[in-house]
Amino acid sequence: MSLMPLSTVPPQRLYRQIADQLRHRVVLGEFAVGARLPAERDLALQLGVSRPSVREALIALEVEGMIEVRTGSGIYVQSLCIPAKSNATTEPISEPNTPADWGPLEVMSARIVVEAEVAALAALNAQKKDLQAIRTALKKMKQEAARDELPRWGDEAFHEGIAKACANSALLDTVQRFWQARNGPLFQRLGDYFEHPASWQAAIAEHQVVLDAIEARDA
Amino acid sequence: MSLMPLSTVPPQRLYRQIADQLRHRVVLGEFAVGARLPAERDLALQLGVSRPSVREALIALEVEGMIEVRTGSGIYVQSLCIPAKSNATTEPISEPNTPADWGPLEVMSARIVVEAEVAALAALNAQKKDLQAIRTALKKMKQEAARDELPRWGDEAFHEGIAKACANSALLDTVQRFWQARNGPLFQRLGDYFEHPASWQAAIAEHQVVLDAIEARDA
DNA sequence: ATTGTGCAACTGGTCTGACCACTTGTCCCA
DNA sequence: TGGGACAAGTGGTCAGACCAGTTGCACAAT
Repeated sequence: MSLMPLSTVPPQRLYRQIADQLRHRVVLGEFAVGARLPAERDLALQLGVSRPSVREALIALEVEGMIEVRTGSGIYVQSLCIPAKSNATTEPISEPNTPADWGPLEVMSARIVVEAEVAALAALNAQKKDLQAIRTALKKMKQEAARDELPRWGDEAFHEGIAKACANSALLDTVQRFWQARNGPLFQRLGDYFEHPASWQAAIAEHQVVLDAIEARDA
Repeated sequence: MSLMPLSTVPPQRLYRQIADQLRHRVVLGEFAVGARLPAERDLALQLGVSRPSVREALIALEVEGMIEVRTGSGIYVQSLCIPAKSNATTEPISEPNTPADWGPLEVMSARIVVEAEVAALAALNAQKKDLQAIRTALKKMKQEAARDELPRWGDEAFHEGIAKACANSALLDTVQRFWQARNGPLFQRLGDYFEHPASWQAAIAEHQVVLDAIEARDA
């Protein structure tokens, strides 16, 4: 099979080249917003690549939010977004309010009151595997902090573990939504201000206290 | 004509399920930052899916910045965590549930712990107009009950008024989501069992106590 | 002629199995 | 002891197949 028009050897993964090319064709107006792209099989034919490669590129574009794939119907252009790094947080479409709309201080305040109760419930209901998960999360957080990294994964895993331990999917989802808010742009800036190694250590110490209390079944 | 949305939600695309599962396994500490994940073929075997599906999931995670794929070497967990979530159009949340999935008893339990705190916050922060809205809601609830109606609107307005009074959009949204869950089918059946005129009167009396406390700024 | 229905083509979703290119670790030989 | 060739393991890509959902159109019933 003849390869698509590339200059030399492909230094990059095929799906990235395909995604880049499709992105350009959309940005340059070949496909309007809302228009349907050619079928996967046709794209593969046009570009001289296999369908799996086209699919991988489409998935990348879908994760980026540039296209929408409708089963049995086709592939549709969602919206223009600045290529590469400068992502696009284009979400003014949600009707009520989304976690992204919450103010950082509001979320902090909400977490304080809710997670205190969640931890209390967890102390009463936690199963063995829940405790193990929480312990692992705290250890992971310590490791991250020890490497001078932002202990974000461990922190999230810790709180998620506690939320799961209280065996209440409504509360679990609520806590997860609070965490989602951290991905908002307002939080990114505040993070630089509030989060530093010293605060991590304080957080870890506090988490340790919480874990001990839960293990002792002390609400 | 009526394209009746079937009660059974069409299953999410495979690559998203796989990506969600892998994301959680990383977040929950199964794989440390910098560690190598199992080979694509092994993952496919573990998860009971084909390699192309695993590859699609890995590409999604790669675009999100969570993993790095090195040709001929393996898949490695990235430490960077600044992936500003570009997809706000397709799926509202990565994996959690919707209010419709919550169990009625779970929601009741969650409301007890959350709304108690919300009321306490409201007592501290309530403005004049908030108090007026809560008073009006309680009056409306009494009127509905007096007509032997289900005092649902007044009840909802009462709780929403309190949530608004604490001036925290995150908590307000959370409480509203709890109320949304009442629209689910499970709740409809339970409602017939739990709600009757006597329980309304008890609820009204309790609400009156809460209102008095808030007006007295007594958390 | 209008309306409703059912079929068939089209489209994405997934699987199987194969082959290639690159990386990495090892083992043998100079 | 050092260096180079080899082999195993891994991701990269491809081909073709089958399934399931969507859509439009032709045909039948009214």
